[in-house]
Amino acid sequence: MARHDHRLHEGEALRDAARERLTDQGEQWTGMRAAVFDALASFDKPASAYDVAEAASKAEGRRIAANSVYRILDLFVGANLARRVESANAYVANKHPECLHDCIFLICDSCGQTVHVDDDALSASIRKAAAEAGFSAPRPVIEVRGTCGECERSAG
Amino acid sequence: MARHDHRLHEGEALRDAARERLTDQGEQWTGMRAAVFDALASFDKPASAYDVAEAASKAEGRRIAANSVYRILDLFVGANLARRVESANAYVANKHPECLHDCIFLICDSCGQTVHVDDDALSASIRKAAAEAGFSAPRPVIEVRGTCGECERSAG
DNA sequence: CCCAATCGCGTTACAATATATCATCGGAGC
DNA sequence: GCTCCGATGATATATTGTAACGCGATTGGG
Ligand SMILES: [Zn+2]
Ligand SMILES: [Zn+2]
Ligand SMILES: [Zn+2]
Ligand SMILES: [Zn+2]
Repeated sequence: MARHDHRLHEGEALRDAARERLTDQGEQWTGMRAAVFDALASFDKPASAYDVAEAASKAEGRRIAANSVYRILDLFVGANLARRVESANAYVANKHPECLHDCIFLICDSCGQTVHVDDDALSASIRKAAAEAGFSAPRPVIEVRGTCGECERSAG
Repeated sequence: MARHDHRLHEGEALRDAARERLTDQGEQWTGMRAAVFDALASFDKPASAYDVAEAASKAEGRRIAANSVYRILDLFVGANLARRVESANAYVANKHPECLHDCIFLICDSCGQTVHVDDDALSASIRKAAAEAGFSAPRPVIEVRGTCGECERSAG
């Protein structure tokens, strides 16, 4: 695997990186998609499609149906602009859409904060286990539910 | 970690192992719980709570509400009699309820068949990654979506 | 025996998440 | 203009998951 920059984007830069990635895939970067991406990126923890729909509606000053948000989030996940957190039925913006990782999410059951870890060696061994069982086109889902350090301290 | 037998139970033996495990935990093995366990174990792939409710209803000849099934499945998951497959919103019976593993599920997107793998070394490194990020009481969720060998061959 | 407490379960209602279907709209190509 | 097609709107429906409350059986103390 080639080395890569692994830069994490924020704000405007993240939006630009997402737009570039999506258009590179041959998809359109529409106003609607920009609005959904901004709404998703505005959360600091995984957000449900309905949360995103509400935030986008507020930002746009008009009702945006959850329906449309689902469509766009699916597109984003397919294009690596966003990730789905399966164990939370929620989505997060991908801070480095230009590079592909099997990412690992650590999700705090208490506060919902989610830490994103990339460990290519670890995910490689999971893919290897899948391959040995005859599975092809593997897409690993690696998540850890637990309690974050902050909640652990405050709750005792 | 002590060595253990790692025996996979089936049919009557599985049911007995589940009952023993649950009662060892100080919980009751009621007729209702037995019915739900049997219904769950009758599936050869992950089943939703509603699927289990329907199967149990059929087997018992009376309506069993999904509500009750959820309560019992939660209890089962807590007692290691069953596992939740997060990426499928579904449950599977645990074939060896007496030993604790962070299990890995390989789920075929085409046919739904699910393979269960235990790799203690692999899960240990995931727990380690979580611990390094300050997470406590980690409960790993390791699933791989893909295509099983059989579907791969038949679909080309 | 009577009472209070607990537990398992029934029942109903409801909330949250996700998909299906068809209409509409606007741009690209002809 | 006309047609095709992708994006979105609108509505309905399906699926998954919780909340709230009550009932009956069991248990343990008086
Ligand atoms: Zn990277
Ligand atoms: Zn926390
Ligand atoms: Zn074992
Ligand atoms: Zn398959």
